[in-house]
Amino acid sequence: METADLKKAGLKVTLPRMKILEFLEVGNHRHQTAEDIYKALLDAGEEIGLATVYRVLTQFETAGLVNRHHFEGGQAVFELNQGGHHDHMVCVKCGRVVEFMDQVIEDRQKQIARDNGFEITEHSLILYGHCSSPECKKS
Amino acid sequence: METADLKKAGLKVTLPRMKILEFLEVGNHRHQTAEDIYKALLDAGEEIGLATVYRVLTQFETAGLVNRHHFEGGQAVFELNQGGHHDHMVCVKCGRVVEFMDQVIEDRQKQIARDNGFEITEHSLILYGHCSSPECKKS
DNA sequence: AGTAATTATAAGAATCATTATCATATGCAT
DNA sequence: ATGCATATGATAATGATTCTTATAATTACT
Repeated sequence: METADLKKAGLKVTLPRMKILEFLEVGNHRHQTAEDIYKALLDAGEEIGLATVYRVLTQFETAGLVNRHHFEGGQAVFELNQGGHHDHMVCVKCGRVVEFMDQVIEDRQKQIARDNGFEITEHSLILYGHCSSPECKKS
Repeated sequence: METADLKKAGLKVTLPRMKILEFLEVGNHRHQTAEDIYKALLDAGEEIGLATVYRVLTQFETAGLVNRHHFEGGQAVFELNQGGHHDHMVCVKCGRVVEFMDQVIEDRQKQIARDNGFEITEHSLILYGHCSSPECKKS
């Protein structure tokens, strides 16, 4: 199933690519930085280079297999593209990320673009704040 | 007027700070990168260092005098804070930036945050696409 | 299966934006 | 005017990401 995705994207099936795909497919491995992935694979005993992780992620992005997001704080995060578009809410204290989708906002964006003669190709909406965990709530 | 703003922010009134503020106050000098500002001032015959531009911009941001935004493409852009919050629409072809504010979106964002137990401190909404100029329209 | 041709890899160097360091210069209260 | 805290400019350092290159792995072709 994974190998088919790679081939369909015109990418050779190699060990690093498989490992990265497998890692991203784990449920709680969303919004990982390239370095997260790199370290996790190293810890798992894989022999992989950080440059390879970046290269592969960029290829996956081009192929539409993953999405890249720039949250605050320098490093980009990557997530498996599982179809539905969504935006993000990030807790600046604990780093928790909530995905959401709101049709009202989506529609307004389209309308605003139309009003200004823009044709939108993509958009980025990120809400930053404190989440409801006791630790993050104070302040 | 400008010097008062600086003093109010607890910043000494120095030549570099004045020059940067003056530059940002020019109507069409919105959404400038630190390097834009640096080069413009150099061209204007000022003697200034890039590090100073970054340092001063960060101080201005802390003081609430300017806002910093991370559009796609690495460099952050800065704009004078003239009160009203707004979001951005960026033409990926020509780089034109349109500012907009939509109360419906703002309200939905608050509601979504509330529904998820988040308390929003800030947000970033950027629409990317092609603007209506003939050059950018095709494709 | 076996080999050639192609493409991918790892390691480290290079790049880009930004920040830190530090010696010198400047603004400001006295 | 004068002294001192703070700001500056030049350059080095940093962090994230991309490029380079020699080697290795994968696919295509017999």
